[in-house]
Amino acid sequence: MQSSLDNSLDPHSEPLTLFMRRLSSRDILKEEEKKVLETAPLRLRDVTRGVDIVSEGDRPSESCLLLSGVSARYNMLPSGRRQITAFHFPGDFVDLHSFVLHRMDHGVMAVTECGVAYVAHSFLKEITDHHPRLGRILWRDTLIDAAVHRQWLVAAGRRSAASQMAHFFCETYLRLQAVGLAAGQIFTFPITQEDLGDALGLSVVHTNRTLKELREAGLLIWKQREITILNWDGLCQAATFDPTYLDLSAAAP
Amino acid sequence: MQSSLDNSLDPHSEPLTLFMRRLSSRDILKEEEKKVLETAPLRLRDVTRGVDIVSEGDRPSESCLLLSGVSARYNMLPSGRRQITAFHFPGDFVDLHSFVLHRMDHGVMAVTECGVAYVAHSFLKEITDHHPRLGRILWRDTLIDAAVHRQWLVAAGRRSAASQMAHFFCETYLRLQAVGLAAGQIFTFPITQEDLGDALGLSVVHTNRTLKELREAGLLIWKQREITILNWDGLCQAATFDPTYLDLSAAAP
DNA sequence: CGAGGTCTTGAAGACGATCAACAAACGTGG
DNA sequence: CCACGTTTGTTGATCGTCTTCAAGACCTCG
Repeated sequence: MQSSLDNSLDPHSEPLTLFMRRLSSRDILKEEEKKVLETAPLRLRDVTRGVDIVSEGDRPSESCLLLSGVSARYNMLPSGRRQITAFHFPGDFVDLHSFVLHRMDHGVMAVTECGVAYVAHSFLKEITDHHPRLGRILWRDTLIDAAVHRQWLVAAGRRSAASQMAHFFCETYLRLQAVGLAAGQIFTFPITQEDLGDALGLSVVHTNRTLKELREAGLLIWKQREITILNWDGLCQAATFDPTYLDLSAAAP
Repeated sequence: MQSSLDNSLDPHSEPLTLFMRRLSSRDILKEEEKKVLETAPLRLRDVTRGVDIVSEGDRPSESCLLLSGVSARYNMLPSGRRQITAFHFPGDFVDLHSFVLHRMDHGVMAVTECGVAYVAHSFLKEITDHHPRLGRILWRDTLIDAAVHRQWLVAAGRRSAASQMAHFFCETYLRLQAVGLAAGQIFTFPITQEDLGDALGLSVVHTNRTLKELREAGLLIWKQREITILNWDGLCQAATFDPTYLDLSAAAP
């Protein structure tokens, strides 16, 4: 069943659907390349909330594709403080970079209950050896992550808390939309304010107050793990958001 | 004694020397691969201090290797504030990512007078098509950048200014050492405090005070564009520095 | 229905920003 | 080589954003 861009899709039905949909939002995937990807042997697993999917120090021999749920890359400091450097949503590779790097310098944890699929590095080596263009598409995927890191850095370093948070929501909305996980202006966002604070580099208290600020400015509502964007233009303006870095315009090299 | 930035090496003598030295600090480059890299047609250019090497919005058809000088990736916010997301030193590709991404979401400027060499994307395509392993080595190179971004993010979000700055100096020292640009505990660092502040997300004034703090703690001295590390262990401790992310241990996939 | 996790608000304090002024270093032309 | 203007570095004083500590309300799920 070739599923189209509806969001009534159950990610578990076809593990690679969301991943390929995401790649397709940036590059046209050739039929041949889709076929190759679909031959990937997958090892499926469910991960309990709060548990590491990959741990700092690991030297994985497979990379992990998120099928459902939300996960976070994070670093712990000796002081006990935590910084989240990325969230992952269904269709994201959480550690594709471990294919070319030697050692995990950070962990990835399940922020909610997660369904994941492991892909052996040997398989990735296979396809990048024989399908260089597909290799570059995967490469690009990891570089979008890097571009997102840069934007977070800009936000952390030079934006006010409110602007930073607004920027985060703009980005998150577009990312979810790209894989069909945002219905209209609404998307599920099943994380705690503490998680969000650890991503923005803010205390929980200030996260809460900043959120209140956005809410009282009529920009969005966050209730029961669901976010509704009330004023997209206003949110973009508060964030001075420019989506270029997400590279969501399809074009093939 | 001459103000010797380099260890008897003139980067201009052989443009790719430092670059290959850096790759070799992580992977053994096969003779064949070195040969291939050496066939790269290079377009050389000097860039005046303060001028963009690549500009935001560009769609480059070549990537740029830094031969001498220091450059910085940066984003400007509409407010006029600037955030530097990376510094580049001789031997670094400043925009290898533009090979697989469509559009520059940030600029790269010459922080000092820079000598650069442009490599056509068509050449990169050529070598990644025919030398997949070399392709992965380049891929890795871009992912180390990403790992550095993550560490900056951790530092910006969850470290004190002093610890963040100490971390920056630890990283910079190791990076320069890896290409032989640090003689003992000394390296040239021809950057203004304003640049450093823009990288750390601090004001110039606070950058100055934080620097003073490190100096008065006996950790390092920065005088006349030259940094001397007086107490490496102390610096690492202040930074709680773990070099894993620089992936400087040689091993081949 | 109760208990732990999560959210919310208040109050006090710290860290870093901003404003302002001056000193030192640099570089350019005489 | 010196004179002079400009850039960069340094320090003090004040202000604001965000942190920390504390306590109570609200969920959610066993």
